[in-house]
Amino acid sequence: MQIKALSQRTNLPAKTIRYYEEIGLLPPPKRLPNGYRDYEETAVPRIKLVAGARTLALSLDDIGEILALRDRREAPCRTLLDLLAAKADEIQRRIAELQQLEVELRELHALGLTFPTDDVDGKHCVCHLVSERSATK
Amino acid sequence: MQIKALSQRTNLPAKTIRYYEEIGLLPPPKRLPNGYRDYEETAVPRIKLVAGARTLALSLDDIGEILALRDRREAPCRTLLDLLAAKADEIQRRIAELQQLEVELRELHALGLTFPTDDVDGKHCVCHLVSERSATK
DNA sequence: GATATACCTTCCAGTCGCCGGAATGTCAAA
DNA sequence: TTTGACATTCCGGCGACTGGAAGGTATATC
Repeated sequence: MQIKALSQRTNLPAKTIRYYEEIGLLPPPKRLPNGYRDYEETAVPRIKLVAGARTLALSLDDIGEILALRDRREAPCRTLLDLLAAKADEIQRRIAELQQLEVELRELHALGLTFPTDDVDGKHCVCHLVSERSATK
Repeated sequence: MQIKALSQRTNLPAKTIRYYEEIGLLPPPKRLPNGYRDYEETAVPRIKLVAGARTLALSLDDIGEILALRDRREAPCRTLLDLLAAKADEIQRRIAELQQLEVELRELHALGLTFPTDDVDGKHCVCHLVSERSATK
């Protein structure tokens, strides 16, 4: 199977597949006489695992750890579950940050609307609202 | 004022200040006879504006636009307000994505807990839950 | 005078997960 | 024979920095 076929079956760009190989997530495949990569069937589930984990926002490093366990015939389930939980917590924290940020943006926007919009550098320029943040935070 | 003093007054690392200069956000300051950067007072509010805008997750490109308007003595308030609103919307979308992702992570984790954790490659390995995502999504 | 320290300078490389493009090679069909 | 669709490697860029190397400078202390 050439890279294009693998790309279509896994829904990942060929570029990405080569990249995964480069960083060691995928073993270098055999080569055809002309130098083209020639993949075996086993490459498909491996890439699907990577792609599936990526949709869960796991890092390639984390995914590498999972794959390494499997390659050593050790069960990665425990590790994977831990990663999922840790990632969920991380996402939760990130959401809280973003929610806070959104509130600040909306408030600042509302406040800014009460200011003249032709002020270049006066105290009632929105810029001042923004500048002062760095002093107070 | 040397870079360290400016760094302390703006609460930004000296590295970052040099970087902002490099990408054109800050004008190159005068130099002392020994080659050290020598900043004027005006550098302080400028950097504070940048830092304040960064805390609002505006990109350096966006900030550059604001600064460019000010440098041309045009009022950047309108543009800044628009940016704040656009950013708030963007953050809102991002939050929705992350919330969805968190739900999926929690669900997958809960489901995975019902699986044996010593399965290397069977159908009841958590990996399969993850792999199949790429096929369905 | 020697040394320690706390600054400063420039430049290079790395982060993360790719993507775009150049230059080149290979193969099958019209 | 020429076109088109594949393939290869390598380089550079994205964003917003950060770390570190290798070196220069200014001040204080011994």
